Amino acid sequence: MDDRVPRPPAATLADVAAAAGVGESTVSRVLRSHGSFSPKTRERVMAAAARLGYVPNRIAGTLASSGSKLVGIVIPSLANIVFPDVLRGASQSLEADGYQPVIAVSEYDPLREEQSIAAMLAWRPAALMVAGLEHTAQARALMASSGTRIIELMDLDGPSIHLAVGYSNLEVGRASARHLLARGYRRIAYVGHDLAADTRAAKRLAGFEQVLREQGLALQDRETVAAPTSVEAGQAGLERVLARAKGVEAVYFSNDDMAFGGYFLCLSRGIVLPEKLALFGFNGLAIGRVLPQPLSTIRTPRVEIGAAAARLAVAPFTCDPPPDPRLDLGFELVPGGTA
Amino acid sequence: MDDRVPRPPAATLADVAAAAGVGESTVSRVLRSHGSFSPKTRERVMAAAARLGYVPNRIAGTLASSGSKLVGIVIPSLANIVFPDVLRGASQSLEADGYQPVIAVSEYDPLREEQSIAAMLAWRPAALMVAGLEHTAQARALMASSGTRIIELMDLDGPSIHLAVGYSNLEVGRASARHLLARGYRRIAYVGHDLAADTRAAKRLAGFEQVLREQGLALQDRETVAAPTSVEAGQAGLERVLARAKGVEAVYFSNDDMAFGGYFLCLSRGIVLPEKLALFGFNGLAIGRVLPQPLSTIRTPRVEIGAAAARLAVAPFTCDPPPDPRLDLGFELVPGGTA
DNA sequence: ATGAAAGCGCTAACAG
DNA sequence: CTGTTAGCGCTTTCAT
Repeated sequence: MDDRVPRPPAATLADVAAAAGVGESTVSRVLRSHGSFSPKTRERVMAAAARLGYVPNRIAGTLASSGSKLVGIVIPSLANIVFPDVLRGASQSLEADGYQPVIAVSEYDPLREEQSIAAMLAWRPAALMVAGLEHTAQARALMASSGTRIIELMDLDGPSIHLAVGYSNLEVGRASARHLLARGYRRIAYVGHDLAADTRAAKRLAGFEQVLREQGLALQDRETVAAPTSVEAGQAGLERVLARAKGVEAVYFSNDDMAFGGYFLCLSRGIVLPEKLALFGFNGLAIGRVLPQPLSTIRTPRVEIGAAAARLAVAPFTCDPPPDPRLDLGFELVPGGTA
Repeated sequence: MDDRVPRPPAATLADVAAAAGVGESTVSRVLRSHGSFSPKTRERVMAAAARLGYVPNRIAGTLASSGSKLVGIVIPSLANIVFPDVLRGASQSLEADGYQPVIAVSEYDPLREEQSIAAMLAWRPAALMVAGLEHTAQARALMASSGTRIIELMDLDGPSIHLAVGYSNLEVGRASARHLLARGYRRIAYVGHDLAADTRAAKRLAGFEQVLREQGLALQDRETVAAPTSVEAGQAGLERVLARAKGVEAVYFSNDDMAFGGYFLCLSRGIVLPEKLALFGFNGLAIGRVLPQPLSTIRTPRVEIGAAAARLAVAPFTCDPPPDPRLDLGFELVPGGTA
């Protein structure tokens, strides 16, 4: 913290070259192990670099080579473990290739997403990962014309700009409904969070209702809490459904967090699961597996999605017709014990 | 994905200048609303920029102005919600100031942390946030001599390089012990995850044992699962303690995730909380509050820590003696119902 | 195997 | 208020 003595400017590649008594381009070659140089020269350069505490300036490097090692990641939320999982997969895979993730969080706001995308693009990233397929027209235009590889995550139900990695939320909803129906539940309610912005949750619900309709059924009740997803919201939502709708046999939640809220409400009230009430979630979070009755849910390969996206982000496209623009990593229904 | 037609190179500031019929510096001034220009000129520049779909190149801008709007954030894990919370606070606050977070995850490996720090520094970030006060000697040297503002997070028990924001883990441990003692528990066990790398968990335990010792007591049993923190690990850990140590009255867990594992084990086995066994965690996660018996724990201001760190990261230091290098955001003991 | 020199796209004086 | 001119620190031809 002693800034009183103005610190000498950081060593540059030119300083290293001078100290090693070689040209700048030689230092550049040695430091990137690219091109040819004698072992002897290598020694001297490395020694000089170490001596000066040289840290290469990637900003300058990127500008000169017009090829950044930054990958932009725009996600809607960090409020539950879902996107951190995706981030984890991506960052792990990216790091292995010498890339760095730059992140932005849109809080499920399309406008903020658009601004984040614009901001990311200004860093000329090697690729841009963004959650979902729905974006403002402006954002789509920006991405489509940017020349940057765009990878859309966690949704396959719709057209993608370049590449999409994830699963079908519509199919998730359909599978969930089929499971509940197969278990004999007919009077089913839905408890979800604010759907306006979370288009993926909306698609799951759409798929769910589709299957019900196909069987001549309909949702018994439907509670949409005007708040972001949370255990509290799930609890409050179920509370309202129980107070209102009589004879509900099963509840489909917008995701596991919401379902946990419902689960603990049942526990507190002594509502026996799944006999008196069945619960079904989405995501397959770890905690659901250690509950006295494991939560019935659908597990998604979040870390794998992040990792796959990272691979696509840095992979050179060798083939002229690009690889299949859709990478379906699927999902797994976990029967559990609550439905 | 149609790359067959080689896309024209992205418009540059020079292109905009030419299109608007003004000089480059004028465009630069207008685009950054910095310096003076006539409203008329402004119009023409904005129009030209919009027409060309101009996206400024921050890489070039940074190199020219030697002031990056990137902030590096190096965290140990994304496996639970703790660091995503910090990230959320930081990204929110950073974004408001036009900064972008670049993240790296060390997986609690000091060497990977060191490499991540070096990689981040190469982007010449405005500031670097890093979790904890313990780093390799090399990493410390890198940070100390980088000329970059360093902000260490989530720990105040030890010397910081520049600034530290968080709370005292030692005090957290002490407060936890005092609480359990005050409630009359004497035969106390500890269930934790792999402590070798998680120095903050180790400090909490040290503080906890300190207080026990002051009362002439000692831990009744101590189970350290050789795995990262998780609900499963917490469950397995408590299982072993129960199988081994008889008469344990209370268990102190390394964190809430671990405690949840224990909680649900008790639920499954019909162990009445807190009469037959008391549980105490750390972090104050949301889920703990909706449990039939809210988890007794200590809540930490994670989002606030991220936000405060972001503010320090971008704040110009006006004062010569820098502000207090330690920002203690404290913690709050949540009595709950399990201890 | 190595060096010289020309940029990469922008910002920051400095003139006008 | 606006244009000209140097760089920022590196990579990349292109010679040698």
